Amino acid sequence: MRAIPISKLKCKAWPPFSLSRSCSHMASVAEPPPSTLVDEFTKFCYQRDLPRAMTAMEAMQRRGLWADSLVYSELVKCCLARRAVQQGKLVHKHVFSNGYRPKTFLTNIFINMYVKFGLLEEAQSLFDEMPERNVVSWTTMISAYSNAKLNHKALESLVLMLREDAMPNSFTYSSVLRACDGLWYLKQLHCSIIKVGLESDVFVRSALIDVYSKLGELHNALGIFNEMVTGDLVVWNSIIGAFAQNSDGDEALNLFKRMKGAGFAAEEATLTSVLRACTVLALLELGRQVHVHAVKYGQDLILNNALLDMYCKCGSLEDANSVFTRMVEKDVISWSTMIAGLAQNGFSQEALRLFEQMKVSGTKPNYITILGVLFACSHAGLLEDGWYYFQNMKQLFGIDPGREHYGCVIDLLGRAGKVDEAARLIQEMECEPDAVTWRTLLGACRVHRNVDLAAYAAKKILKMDPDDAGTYILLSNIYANSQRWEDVAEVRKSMRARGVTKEPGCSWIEVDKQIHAFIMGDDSHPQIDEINRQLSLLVDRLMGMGYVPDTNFVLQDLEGEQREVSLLSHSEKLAIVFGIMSLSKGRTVRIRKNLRICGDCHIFAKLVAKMEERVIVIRDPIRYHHFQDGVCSCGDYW
DNA sequence: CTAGGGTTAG
Repeated sequence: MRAIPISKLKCKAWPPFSLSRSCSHMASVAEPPPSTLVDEFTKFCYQRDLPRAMTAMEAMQRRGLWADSLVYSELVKCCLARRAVQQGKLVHKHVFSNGYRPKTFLTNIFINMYVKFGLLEEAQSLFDEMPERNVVSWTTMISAYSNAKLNHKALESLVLMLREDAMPNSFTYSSVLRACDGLWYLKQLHCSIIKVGLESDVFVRSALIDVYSKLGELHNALGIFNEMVTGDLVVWNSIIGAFAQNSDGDEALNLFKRMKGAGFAAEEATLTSVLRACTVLALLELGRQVHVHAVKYGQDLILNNALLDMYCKCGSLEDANSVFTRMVEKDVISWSTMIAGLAQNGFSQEALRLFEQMKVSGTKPNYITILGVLFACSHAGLLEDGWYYFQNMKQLFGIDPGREHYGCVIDLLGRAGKVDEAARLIQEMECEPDAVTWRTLLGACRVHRNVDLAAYAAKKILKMDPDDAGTYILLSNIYANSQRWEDVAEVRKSMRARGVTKEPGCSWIEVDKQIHAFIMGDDSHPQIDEINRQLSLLVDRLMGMGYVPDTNFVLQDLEGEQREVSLLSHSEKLAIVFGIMSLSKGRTVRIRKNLRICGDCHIFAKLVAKMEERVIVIRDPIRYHHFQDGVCSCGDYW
């Protein structure tokens, strides 16, 4: 056998081996000569032909041959692309056999491979045992920790890396930033980033924007965004997402406009955030326009889920349904969104039917799915089913009931009139009841006029959240409903004493791509006079049908007729009248408001819906009200 | 060889 020069073999000089020795005893084996073996292996790697490359590699292994690091890295890429975990491990074993320790470069590739396969422990042990770690080694591990939400380990690694004199780069910072779960850490990191001059890196910038926004620091996020000189689509997506996720739909949409003006084309992540902004603002028509653009990315799961949610939250279940049925791929979120959406909009039976379908489909329900199911039961008054799911959720679905689940069951019991049982359930809760829990009970007390329990619940809420205007108002209304005027006065007094002010009621309605806002005590709407005139005409006709304004919901110190006049200024009434005036006959009037709907407006909407033969949808911060033919989908419980 | 943006409840 002829000795072949190593340089021609594309073999690294490591591990040191002698070709003549490794080949001599294999002369009888019917395998091609080493040069062909390595060449073939190389070829298969570059062709991404994993099965053949693996066979070639095994043949090489029998001859003690190794290839170039770059070739191995190609092979690993191939394993990663095919998620071939076992093959990846074989390659690792091959390269690391005979006690050879590859260079940092190649080791990093294997660390990265294990990380991508989700085998963090294997990655960790390789990392721990490697003799020399560079920035890439550290960054790979930090990124893995951040992804695994091992925030503490990610931050700790940054410190350790600095101690080893490895200089973090923009890769490192953008990875470690995602592990910042406290403002204090973030500020520290931000300072270091400025110091090393990496603040203007687009990756670092988008990570900074994102983390500030996740910590609710929108002001800082916007500041970092505005300092940007050369744009990048992801940075735009980050800032739009920041506002959308923090419920500032207006600003998100503004930024979206600016982005288009700057010449960037929206893609999946952008549209997802824009849809969320529409969801927040209940802008169905704008959402529909976004849908048209989203069709281009037809099978993007996240985008479709966002579409689903937008249609549900805007109260158009027909649209949501058609998106849902057209979706090829559905995940837990798709099902949960649809179930909760149906339930919230009053289609409880459909929600429960969908849940059955979901179980058949093989998608495992999660914490949030069960919330939707319980909500549906509560809404439909299915006390037994709801209680059954609640009692058995751990056993059936492996999910421990959390605060929110208790909340649904309190609601369920409350709706069924079992207010005392609801109160007892709170005492038995495994997790600490919070203000929301008590508020749910307070809501039940309002409907069933259980004044004493209401006072107790309100006291609990105000202990945790002393400036919660909603609680004062709810309590005041409950007292007013029972004609307990002294208590009403007492509540108002303590409210004043604490300086708690009621946020002005505000209703929004979308007409002709314009958002019209009606704010309590604000008459700046250009058509306000006409609206008021139509409103009083409408009220006269309604009173002819037997409508009696329920002045119990008036909070100010007013007398007689003044009280009724004050009711007329409720923003949702103005929005309803404006909607009827502006939207052609037969079109649904959709309104979003910032406060819970009051009892008088609720009755008003029911009657108007009947008299004008209109569907009116009002979304308050908690519940959906579909008024049609004199009834409301909430079943008069909210 | 290492990095950034999007979806369900509250």
